[in-house]
Amino acid sequence: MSLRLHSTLTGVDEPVVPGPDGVIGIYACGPTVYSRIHIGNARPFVVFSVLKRYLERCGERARLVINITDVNDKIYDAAKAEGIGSTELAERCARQYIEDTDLLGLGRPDAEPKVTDTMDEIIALIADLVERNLAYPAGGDVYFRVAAFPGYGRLSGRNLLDMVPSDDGDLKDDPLDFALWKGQKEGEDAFWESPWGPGRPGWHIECSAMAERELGMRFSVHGGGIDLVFPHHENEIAQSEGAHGGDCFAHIWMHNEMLELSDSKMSKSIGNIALLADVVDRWGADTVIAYFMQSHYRSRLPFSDERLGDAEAACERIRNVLRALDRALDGAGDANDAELAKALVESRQRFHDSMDDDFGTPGAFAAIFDLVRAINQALERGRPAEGQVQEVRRELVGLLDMLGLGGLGESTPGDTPQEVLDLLEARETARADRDFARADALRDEISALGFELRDGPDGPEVYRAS
RNA sequence: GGCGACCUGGCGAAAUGGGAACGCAUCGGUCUGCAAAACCGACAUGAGUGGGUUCGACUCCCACGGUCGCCUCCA
Repeated sequence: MSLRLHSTLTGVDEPVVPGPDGVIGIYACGPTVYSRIHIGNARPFVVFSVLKRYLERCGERARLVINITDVNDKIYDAAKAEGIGSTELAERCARQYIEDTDLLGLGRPDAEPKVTDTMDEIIALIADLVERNLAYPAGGDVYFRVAAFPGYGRLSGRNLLDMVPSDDGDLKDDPLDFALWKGQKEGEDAFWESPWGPGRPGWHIECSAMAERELGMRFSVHGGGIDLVFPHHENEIAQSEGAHGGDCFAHIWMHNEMLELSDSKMSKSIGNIALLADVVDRWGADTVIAYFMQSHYRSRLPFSDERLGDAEAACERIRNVLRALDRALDGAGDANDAELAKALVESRQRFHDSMDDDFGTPGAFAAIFDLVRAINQALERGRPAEGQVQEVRRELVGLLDMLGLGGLGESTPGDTPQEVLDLLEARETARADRDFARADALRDEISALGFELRDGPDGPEVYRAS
């Protein structure tokens, strides 16, 4: 595998190395389920799903784990506000999360563990840390002793002395310490028994427990949004490496940048952010995936109608070239186009070079568009041989599929309604009579039915507008 | 206050110590009855600003300006 990824831990690109079992283990922090996920939450889901897909298409074995955090303060609060049990709310939101991300058509991760299904492992891990004197019970809580873990701050590049501690836990020995276990508080309706009394896990411990259970200790990539670097991932390292000793957790720490939800209509404080389901409903899965893939995962990405519109136009250009290839199959020539063959090799090479260089999806996209132009140019020159047309189509769709955009290559449902076919025929009659006013009116009618009409050298064609 | 990131054409966005990709938009042209699609051509003599290193910098270094993220539960 020649893929290298930028690691937050070292600040440089590191080669992705499979584990001893030959599998590239990837753990990405998933959502806390207390509401529908928004378009920003979808970015890591898309990035890590496509990362796994790319590795597999390159012949690697990969295992992707994205957890679901279903125990959290926010869940208690949201459930209370809605007047339902927090377990009920979390279960409903977890189901909705699955449904919403399914809309993207990127498949499911190999495992999607929940905190509530990992309670034994979590409690055992905390007990282990207490045993090693890296953690201590206080009241009904258990805290991690930050000062006792030497590497603390390495991931986020901060110095303990620089930190401004917030004094929220009165029971802590040190304000920098963080909770591993929280004793049950008044009004918290979901809780678990533990050696320290009833309560629930702190925020970070569940990922340490789930990652180890699903992938073992030394897996390839651990990721999530860049806002999780501190404290979440810093604390994960402290917990996991503290419990096992030494530098033994994830190899590469991979973090995606945030979406910019600058549009005033989408302020978090107002609470009317764009839900993933709504965005997919409006623009379609391909456009949403293209929107993410056209920017590098470590760049901030503005969210706006204009950007989504650009992505849609890009998808349409690809659909157009695929249609042109399908058309070229009829009456194909008998000679290969040498320039097209060359462009195919170059595009494939450039695609992989860019992807292998820190998952450079924008450059990969550019390689695809270079190929698109080369195809259009070749078809402009003449009709290549059928075998070449099919090869080029297969290769193009293959590249798209590596970006999660294989859906663009699925042939559009060919069942044009009879109504449209009738209108088309009437229009052809009008055109033959040179009654262009009537012909244009009929074209408008076809358009109103959701079909796009294009006159080509071999006669008119209609497509379902996408 | 501390730590860190970023600043490339109208918009978005890459690569790179020595010709500034790609997508969208715009303007010409070809094709078409027209349109659409496609193709051809034009579109940053310049990369926030000012210095420095270098034969040569958008690319490395410094300063300033601006935008932004994190600093205990936000992907």
